Amino acid sequence: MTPNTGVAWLTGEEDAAWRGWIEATQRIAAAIEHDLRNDSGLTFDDYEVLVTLSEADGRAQRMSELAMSTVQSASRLSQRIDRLADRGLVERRPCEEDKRGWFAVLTDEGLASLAAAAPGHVESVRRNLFDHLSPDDVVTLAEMMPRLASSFHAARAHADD
Amino acid sequence: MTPNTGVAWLTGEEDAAWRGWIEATQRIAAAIEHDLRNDSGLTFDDYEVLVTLSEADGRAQRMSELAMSTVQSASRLSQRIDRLADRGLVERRPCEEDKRGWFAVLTDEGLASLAAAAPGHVESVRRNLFDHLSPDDVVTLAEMMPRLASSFHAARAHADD
DNA sequence: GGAATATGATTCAAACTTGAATCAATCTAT
DNA sequence: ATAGATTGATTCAAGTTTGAATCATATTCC
Repeated sequence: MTPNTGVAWLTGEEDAAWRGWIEATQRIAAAIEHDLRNDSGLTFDDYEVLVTLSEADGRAQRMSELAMSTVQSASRLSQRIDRLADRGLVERRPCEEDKRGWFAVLTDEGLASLAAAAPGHVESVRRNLFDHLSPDDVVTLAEMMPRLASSFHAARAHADD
Repeated sequence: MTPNTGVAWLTGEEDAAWRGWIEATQRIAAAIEHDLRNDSGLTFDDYEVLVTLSEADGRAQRMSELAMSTVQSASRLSQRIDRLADRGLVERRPCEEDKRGWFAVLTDEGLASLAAAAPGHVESVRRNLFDHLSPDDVVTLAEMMPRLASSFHAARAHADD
């Protein structure tokens, strides 16, 4: 695993960080997703869509914006909204300002589903993540993770450099 | 997002850490997966299977063990091994000690694919993750992430407490 | 030693994701 | 104004993941 290719290979510390990252992020995501599905019938991506809409102005957001904030492709979001709409948790509303555009809108029923799912989900996030972190760890992550996420926002801005 | 349900809701710091965690882990995983698929035709899960086998005794591992070390369900691994075997990158070998069991074995061709993919993949991991971390951050993650991952190993051991 | 149970692995159908193709509306530059 | 390019969103087919069901072999315990 350390061939001579001219690439700057990972150091021992980086390798430990990276392998730990992979395993921790995968196991935590899987455990939380599993809990959420069983307790509420929502996938984690469903939940994120509902939370994002619940916090948006008028409980509505344009499809393209929603796809960016929930980190999924336009196609994936479009089909997810199809399914959530079939279940009555969201609705589509055309955009008057730009006739190509659509809003996804959280319904009362969608908000109720979110409210019903939230306590169990928070408990699961605690049990799977925060119960294993010290207060200092939390401070560290609250600075580091948004910083890592924002590197992608910056990248997008000068994509054509 | 902070209803009165008797649940210990997330503090401001925890909320920032959790939202950052979600976005950073998703974006980093998506970017690295995308790079790997384009550069090598392997998915990230394919790559993990090949790396794990390359480091195993005799380049072989039992299906159940491989499923655990690569964090995927038995069914998902079985179908992944089908596809990797179709492409000649792994083989199945029956287990003599336990006639129910099977080994997945990395082929020479599989090892060659892994070696071809590795430099580009490492570069992608650097660009998407380590380039945005200080040496201290790396030390922190190298301790924290394996600790979080290991909480699941412990959980498994006293699953029947 | 044989019935009951547990384990290792695969198969199946339904649900989901992917990326390319499509389609309509808007912007740009003549 | 209008051709050409771009943008917002959906659709389509192929590939992937899910969890339950299945099947064969092993283990347990009377």
